[in-house]
Amino acid sequence: MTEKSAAPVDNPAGKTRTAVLEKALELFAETGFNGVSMRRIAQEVGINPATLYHHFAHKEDLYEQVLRFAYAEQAAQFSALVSTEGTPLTQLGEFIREFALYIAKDQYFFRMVKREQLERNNERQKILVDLLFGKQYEAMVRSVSRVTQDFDAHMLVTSLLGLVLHHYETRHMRQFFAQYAPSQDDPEIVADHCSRLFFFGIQGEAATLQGADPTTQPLG
Amino acid sequence: MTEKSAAPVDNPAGKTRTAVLEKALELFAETGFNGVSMRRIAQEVGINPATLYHHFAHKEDLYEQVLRFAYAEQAAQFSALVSTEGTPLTQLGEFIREFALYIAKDQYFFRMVKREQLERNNERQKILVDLLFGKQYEAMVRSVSRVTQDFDAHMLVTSLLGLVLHHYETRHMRQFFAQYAPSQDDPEIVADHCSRLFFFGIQGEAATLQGADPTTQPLG
DNA sequence: ATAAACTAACCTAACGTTTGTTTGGGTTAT
DNA sequence: ATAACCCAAACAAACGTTAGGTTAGTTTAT
Repeated sequence: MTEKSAAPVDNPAGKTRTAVLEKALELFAETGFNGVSMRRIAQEVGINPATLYHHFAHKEDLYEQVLRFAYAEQAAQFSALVSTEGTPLTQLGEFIREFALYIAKDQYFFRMVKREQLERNNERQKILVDLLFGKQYEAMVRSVSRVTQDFDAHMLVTSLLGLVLHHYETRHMRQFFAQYAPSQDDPEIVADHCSRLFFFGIQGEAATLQGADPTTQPLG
Repeated sequence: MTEKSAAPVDNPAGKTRTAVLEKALELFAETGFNGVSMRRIAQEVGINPATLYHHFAHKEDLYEQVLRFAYAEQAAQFSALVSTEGTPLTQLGEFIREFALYIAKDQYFFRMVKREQLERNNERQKILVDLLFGKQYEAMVRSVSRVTQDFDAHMLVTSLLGLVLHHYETRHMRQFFAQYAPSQDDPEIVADHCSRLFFFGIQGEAATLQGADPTTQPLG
């Protein structure tokens, strides 16, 4: 009868649990594991702190479940990034574009991944690879292997991802650089830029125009 | 006379202060701002927690001074990365190599930078740019502008840095990938790989060998 | 059909610990 | 003696977590 607290009552099939995971993902991504308290999470969800311990054993457990929740949420879209149509080259070009669009609209997931990279927890990094990146990565290795044998495929995939990702990761910092222009954050433009660089390099198009000597370098 | 605690006594010209900054840098880089307590820092330095407040106003102040300390420590070596000899092209090649070697041996500095990127604190990111990356970045923009006009110089610099950095940032995660080999962490090999990709792209060398069609792509 | 037992979800209140920080006093060099 | 340096002890607040109780819906026994 007493209509005291916010929103108890109804919980059809883990509604509260999902609400917690969603809000916790947001908060953990924003300020990290130690930057968020259980009380804060409970408060923002609108439940009592003690209730968290009905759904999760402890804070670390909640964090890990948030990771798995976030991974599962992305896994489907993520594996769809590698199309099966077209030549290996068009596949790669399409991937670069899809990838750039994908991470541009992402809010929390990639910040969690980045935090995990920083933390260097082997166990969690393995989860990340097994649950999320493993298949995608192997598909990419196959893709690039079909296009060129002049590079280590593993390194080439790492390079390609870094190429695209760094535009996103430095987004907030780049605004303070002299040559910054907002268009440089446009995922379509980023994708186009990265594609050209990845496929041709700065010499592929430029050398023919300038006749600059690309040698005298320890490149081979 | 009383030889009670660890290492008090002598402190010629901010010796304790420097010791705190060094240890705090290590700890902050390892576990982040919220992952380290003032007590922990004091304990590892071998002083009393209260002493920290003689040298620093509060924790946030300590953290900012750690940042400036870390930046100042790197700024000199960092600006030396852009050599003034050789053609613009050899300059860039040399930079890639020096940069790869540089971040490979770094322990704490780049993790701090990465944490700052995650935190998205505008004020601090500006400090980072002004104190550290600004000049270096502009020099690089000039360098790449001299080599090619087919790319947005700002984006090209971002790409180049991401290209190299990502090999370092994913170092701990990549061990779980199928195609991983320890040689892929060797900075010399990373530098060589990145140089080739940056200068020629995957088609610059490969296309002539395979005759693959690089078109049917929205690259131009 | 209805009462009893069970259960999952949530709460209030508090536990003990750790947090950032302060106070107030002491030591050492100038 | 003045200033810089450092410490032991304590502060209030916030922390993760737990014990115990209330509710409401479901199952079981009669």
